[in-house]
Amino acid sequence: MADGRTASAQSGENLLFLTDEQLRQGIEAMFFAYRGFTADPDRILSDLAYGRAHHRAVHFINRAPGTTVNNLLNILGVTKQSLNRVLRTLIEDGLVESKVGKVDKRERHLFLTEEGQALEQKLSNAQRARMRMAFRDAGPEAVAGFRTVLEAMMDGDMRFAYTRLRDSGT
Amino acid sequence: MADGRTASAQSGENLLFLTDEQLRQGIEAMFFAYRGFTADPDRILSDLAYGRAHHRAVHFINRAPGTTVNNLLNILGVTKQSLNRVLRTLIEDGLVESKVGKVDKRERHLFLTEEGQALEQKLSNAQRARMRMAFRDAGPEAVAGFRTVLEAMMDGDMRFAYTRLRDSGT
DNA sequence: AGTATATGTCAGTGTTGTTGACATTCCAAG
DNA sequence: CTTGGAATGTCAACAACACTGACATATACT
Repeated sequence: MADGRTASAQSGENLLFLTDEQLRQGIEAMFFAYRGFTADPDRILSDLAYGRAHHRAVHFINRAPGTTVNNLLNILGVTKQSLNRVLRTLIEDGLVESKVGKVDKRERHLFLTEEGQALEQKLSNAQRARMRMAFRDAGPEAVAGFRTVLEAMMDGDMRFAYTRLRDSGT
Repeated sequence: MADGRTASAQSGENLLFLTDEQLRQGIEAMFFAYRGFTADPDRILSDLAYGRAHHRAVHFINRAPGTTVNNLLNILGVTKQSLNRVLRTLIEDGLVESKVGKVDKRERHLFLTEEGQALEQKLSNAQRARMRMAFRDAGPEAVAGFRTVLEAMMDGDMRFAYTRLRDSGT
């Protein structure tokens, strides 16, 4: 470890990609790339009175219309108080509609209004444009690797939420 | 676009990996993976009086010892007021040392103390452990693709900062 | 001497997250 | 039918971290 390599020259396989130096580069790549990942939506949101939390809520409500507050809570991984503040403003501003559940009237099912869908489109178009450019530049094999590593980096709960969403694809 | 595909069956090449559905999955993968990426350091930091901003500062000071405040500002992409608040507590707590520059006495060069290095190790060991596991599970080809896509996702300034750090590797 | 740069600091504000406490509504088990 | 618990919403307080704007200081460059 003092030489900056935790694993190398083992079992005939080349494990140089697991050196501390390679891991550090991966960590810094994640840090810088995430900034790029959020930069475009952040720019749009700063003009409005919204932030990243509003973007996330709108994204996942659009992704799974009619989802309950509790479900959204699990996906976003925040407290209900934090989510509630965001949802309240979105509902007040007419971007999100909250409908009382039919089978269980305690539950509130969340939907985007037309105005909410318009904002979601605006935000996700910007984010997709950057992702599309990155994917195109990198090519399909790199994209497959990208996805594989990201999935391996998730916590169990997150991976479950992710795959559940992924496999319910349109 | 109404069918969820912006590009497909073009120029003899298979561009199915650029559909809106694939891009959406990439976006959600980034979101969930970044949570996993920061989860372990966040747990450690929550016990101390520090947050993610302190982690970032300590990381990059360790990465480039003697760096100036201005340089760190560019790397982190925050305001000097925000960084100064973090640096002040780290210096007060004896984790970071600030030395007046020799050639330019306006500049302050930043170094980690032994205590600061200990915290950096603790944090980066946790983060590297997860990254190592993800890399090992995914394999070298996937890791290469992961890096390629992340680099393509960065803004120009960030990519410059990233490659400059990367190419100054130990 | 005058301008520009690097840094630090103070005051105010906004978004997002946290805990803790409490009310309401409603399903379900006893 | 009553009671316990689950789902949701609300209020209050607080902390972390970002922002803007203004200003001070020391130093460097021209």
